[in-house]
Amino acid sequence: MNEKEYLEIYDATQFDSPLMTVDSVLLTIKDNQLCVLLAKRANHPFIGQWGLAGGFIDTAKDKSIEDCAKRKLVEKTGVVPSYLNKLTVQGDPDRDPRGWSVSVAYYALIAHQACEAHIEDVSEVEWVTLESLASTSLELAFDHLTIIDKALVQLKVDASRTLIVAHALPTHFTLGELQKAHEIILGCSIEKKSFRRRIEKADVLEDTGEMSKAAGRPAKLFKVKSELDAYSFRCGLDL
Amino acid sequence: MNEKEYLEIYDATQFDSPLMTVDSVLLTIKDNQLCVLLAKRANHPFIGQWGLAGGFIDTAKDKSIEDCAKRKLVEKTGVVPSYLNKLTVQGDPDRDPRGWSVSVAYYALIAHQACEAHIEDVSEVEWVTLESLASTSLELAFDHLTIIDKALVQLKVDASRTLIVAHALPTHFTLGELQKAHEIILGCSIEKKSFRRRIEKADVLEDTGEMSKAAGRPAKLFKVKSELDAYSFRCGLDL
DNA sequence: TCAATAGTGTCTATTAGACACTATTCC
DNA sequence: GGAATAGTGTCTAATAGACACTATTGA
Repeated sequence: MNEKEYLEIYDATQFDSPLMTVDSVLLTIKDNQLCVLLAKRANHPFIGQWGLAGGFIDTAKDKSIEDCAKRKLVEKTGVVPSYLNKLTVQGDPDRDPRGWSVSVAYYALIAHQACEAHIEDVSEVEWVTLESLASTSLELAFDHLTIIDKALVQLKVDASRTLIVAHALPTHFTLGELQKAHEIILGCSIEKKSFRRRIEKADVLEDTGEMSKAAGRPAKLFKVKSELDAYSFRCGLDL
Repeated sequence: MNEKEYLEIYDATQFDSPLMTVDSVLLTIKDNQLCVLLAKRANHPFIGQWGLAGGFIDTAKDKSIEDCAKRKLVEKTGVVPSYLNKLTVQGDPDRDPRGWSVSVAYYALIAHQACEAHIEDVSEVEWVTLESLASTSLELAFDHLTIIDKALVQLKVDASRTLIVAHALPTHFTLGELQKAHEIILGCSIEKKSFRRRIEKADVLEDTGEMSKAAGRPAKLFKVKSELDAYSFRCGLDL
């Protein structure tokens, strides 16, 4: 039998394969708090419980796994997030009552202002602060709480090595706002001068020429350069 | 309809879901060269071509995705690798001629001595140097070459921030051997004193009390402590 | 003795943190 | 002027790289 003949008689449904979903942890900074986007499940299983934005790959529409993640996020928020990255994959026989199941998880950042209108329209989608998620005993669908925990760990790592946190802010932001966002995510205060030195060295922010208008002295407004996503502060051995 | 009723009538086969495979990039240092384990495919598609160790999840045997990766590696090498970690997931409609397919990829390290006997027994499994893989136009099955490239990038990152490279060496090794392994992987020479300072600070190696017997002054033989896998050199902001 | 490799001592340049200082706005 | 926040200057301690040095083996 050659490959062509093999492919003609190949029937995927005859093999017992795991279910596969794509789930995204969309995070933002809102009212000086880190928040995650949760959706109330409209279908079984875990109907009526809160869970991550996600679902099955549509083999007709999706051209990649990331496409699927984006499609699901657009359904919930109306927009493609400014930052989206692979987070993890987890799978076992018990995480889904329907059987052996795999979740490919992404984590994403966005300015909450970018999707405020859409989220207010849709009653079953909400920003939930991580503080309240940790303190209340809100039961999430599947192992979505585990996935959120992994996203928080990854976000902390990224916040201390890169400037991607900027994606959780509006397009124009001050260095003070960016520093505050890092402090919220890392859970500790950062020395102002050190922070600004790092930003200057990274050279991934662009001065918009505009100024903020808040209490105190106006601050320069910056926006991210496209190089930002690829930038990482020097770590480990010098190469 | 309640959840129980839903689950009773649920039939996964009625939905069009992607194929899913688990593939591992097993790396080692052999004869001062970085090598990857390749297997000659015994089945369609890409029959007779070389590819990564991998295959489908067995929903009856595997209790996790990592279990599946280990099972496939044990088939090829006879042993569970000393280091195994998630690498990436990639999926699209075209990477497999059978249809929309997802590969969950792991990367793994082992001392080649640990599986030498088994590999010599099995004719269709071989260590291939990355040098020869890059220079010859050996066509690998699926997008396995892309996955190997990602593993190499990840390995370089890890080699410069952690000491997991020790897992690619025999259980007992000298600091000189470990440094040489890092130099091979990173493709540059490392300053001896800096390297040793880092190792001392990390405190993840244990002096075995034994000494090496090679040319020149004998060197202390070390082995990894269990803390090694979790250790990372300080990077980014101090927390 | 020398070749070879292991292992150490120490100078220097860079850098993160600390913190005080100046600058600019609104009231 | 004072409160508030933006932004800078500069000292210090820690550290990575550089490199010369000593140590221990076998031939």
